[in-house]
Amino acid sequence: MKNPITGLNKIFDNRIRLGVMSVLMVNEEISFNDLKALLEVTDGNLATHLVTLEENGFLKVHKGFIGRKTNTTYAITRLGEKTFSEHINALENMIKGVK
Amino acid sequence: MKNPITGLNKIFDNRIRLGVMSVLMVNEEISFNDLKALLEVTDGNLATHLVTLEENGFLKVHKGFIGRKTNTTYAITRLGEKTFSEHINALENMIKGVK
DNA sequence: AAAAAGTACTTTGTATTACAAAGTATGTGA
DNA sequence: TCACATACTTTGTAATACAAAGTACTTTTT
Repeated sequence: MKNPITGLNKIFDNRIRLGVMSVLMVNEEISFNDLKALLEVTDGNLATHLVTLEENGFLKVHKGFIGRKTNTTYAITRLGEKTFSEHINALENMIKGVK
Repeated sequence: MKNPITGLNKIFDNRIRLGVMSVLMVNEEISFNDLKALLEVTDGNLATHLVTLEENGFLKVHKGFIGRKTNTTYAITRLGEKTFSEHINALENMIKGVK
């Protein structure tokens, strides 16, 4: 038997960051407010998790407009895609051991 | 689109607790020392996570002996099995959305 | 023109958590 | 008797999560 949790990334231990990443894997981009509504979190809390993910180079930010209103969107980076994929593979291997 | 992290259990956010549970899903029981070696954690740290899981009713403890040496083993409870299964299903659904 | 509201934060404060390291009780082997 | 093993508990620190309040800027409403 080998350690079932090798390959799990500490950054993705958190459910909110997990949610952000999985949303961004299947959506080209998503706005701050849509993310907030989707994950059902407070704006301050979401903002800090987004900072963490950005600081780690897993997502990139685009500050734009919808009409004249500010609209910040987030997208996954190449590194984010790679790192998150590895995490998911590790999760799947763990689950496979369970099933 | 719906919230991808509903159904994820907070207790299982932690990698070590995740590891303990997934080991106990496929092993009838495992000793403290084997768990410690397998998950590569310090004994104190492991002990606190085991307490958390036990307090939540997810595992049961059996204090026995091997020859004359103390040997504490851990096993999953019915509740633990059910709750962890639900967590894994939630994870799988999240992953499915990603793939 | 003034007031209210929206966006996307930042700051502040609190409570919880993770973890290592050291300490402990009990027993065993040399 | 002394060192070692098991399975913790205690202690202390650092990191984290989170809500709530504050902020800067703009837009919409009245």
